Amino acid sequence: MPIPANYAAPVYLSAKDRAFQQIQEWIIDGTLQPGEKINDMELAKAIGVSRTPVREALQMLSLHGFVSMKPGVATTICDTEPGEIAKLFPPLAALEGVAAELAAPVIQAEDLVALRALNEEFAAAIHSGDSFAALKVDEQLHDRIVRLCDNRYLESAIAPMQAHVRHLFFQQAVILTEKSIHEHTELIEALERHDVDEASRVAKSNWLRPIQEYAAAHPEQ
Amino acid sequence: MPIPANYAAPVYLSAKDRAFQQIQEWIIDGTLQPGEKINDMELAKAIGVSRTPVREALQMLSLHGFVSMKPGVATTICDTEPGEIAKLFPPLAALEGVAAELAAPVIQAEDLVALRALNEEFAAAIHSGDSFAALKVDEQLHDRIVRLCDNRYLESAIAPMQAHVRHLFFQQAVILTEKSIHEHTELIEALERHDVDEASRVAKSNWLRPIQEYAAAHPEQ
DNA sequence: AAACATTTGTCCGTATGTATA
DNA sequence: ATATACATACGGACAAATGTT
Repeated sequence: MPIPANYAAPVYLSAKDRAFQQIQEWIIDGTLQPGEKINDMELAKAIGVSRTPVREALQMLSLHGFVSMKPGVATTICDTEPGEIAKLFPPLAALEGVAAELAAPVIQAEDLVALRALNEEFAAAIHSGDSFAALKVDEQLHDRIVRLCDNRYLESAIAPMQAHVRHLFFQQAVILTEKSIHEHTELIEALERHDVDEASRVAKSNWLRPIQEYAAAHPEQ
Repeated sequence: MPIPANYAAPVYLSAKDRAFQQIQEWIIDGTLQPGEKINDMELAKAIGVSRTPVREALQMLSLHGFVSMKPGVATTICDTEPGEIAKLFPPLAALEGVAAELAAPVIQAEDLVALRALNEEFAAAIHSGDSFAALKVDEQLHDRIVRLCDNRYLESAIAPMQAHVRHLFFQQAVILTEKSIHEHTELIEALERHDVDEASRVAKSNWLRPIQEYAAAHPEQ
């Protein structure tokens, strides 16, 4: 029997991982609101697992800054005002800058092809007004660059920050615009030239620009 | 009854936190060797808690890259060759650079006093050849700057990396030298002048220099 | 002030899954 | 290939701690 080319092996997730992904998704998309108190037994029933994996998932989310666990008191969803982009984006920009620096010398032709294809997808999503699709593709594009670095420290620092970006997106604090398409193009071209400094500069500004734009749109804060 | 001024409230740790700190310490100082298989029941007995908090602690350590958990197979201490500094330090340098940038505009006189005192301590430790004491003070100094930023994303990204620095130190891959004293002085002076760019530059080079030194001392890798 | 109710933290027994013989 | 042995993952019950009535 011929095996379909794009067959994705069904990934069997442990109960803990299912709980983690589901709860994180619920936090990010606003199903679980900031400040909301969490009842682990309730969540366990909703997800269809016991308290243990839910508890474990909550501890991970706590480490990533999505929930706050006060021993013996309560577990709550962390408050996240949209203004948080000013806190989140500088460290993220720095790390993405490093990623670009590390990727520039080692990038291969096939990576460039893939990045260009992703940027096409990204542009299409922006132009069709599907900003959620744009967000997901944007994440894939940056993630592809990060994985070129083969650096677990970088990856594990960026991953939770990316999740927070998605959270802020659902709070309408992050808006992806036309400008990002051009920035991606610039970044890809710098990577193609193995231009370390320029790649780093563009990657950083791609993440720092939204801070200015948000500040300009919300001068009261 | 007069309450002693420097009375430190005895911090009651949960079993999980005790387990986490103890196991991390054992990994860092080499009591638990890279590659070693972990038996949670054994650890639980040694620490004096049950398997659950040990399991939870191991999951956190897994998130931080200290242990590797293969579901249903084994939990092992991550292999960490000394050459890892070349992986760890670039992202850490970038984050410490951001920390310096964010701290420079908001730093207060009392912070500068504290930082100078810490650098004195650091110098004393270096000169007396107590490199372990130097490491601990170095950590405090950088941590003080990071906390000025009031940025949880930055803090939670840097914390596990700092733990890895200590791990590499115990593997004799990180050596603190006289040069660091001067770099700290430069950094403190830049912070005092609220010179964002210079503070960032010095902070980064303080972390990037050891990579060069390690590479020079181990040309075979 | 004391007892209560709720929620979290901990324990340990069992089942599932993997790697071996 | 099947069976066996092992370690981990999960579940549910208990205990401790907090805040409240």
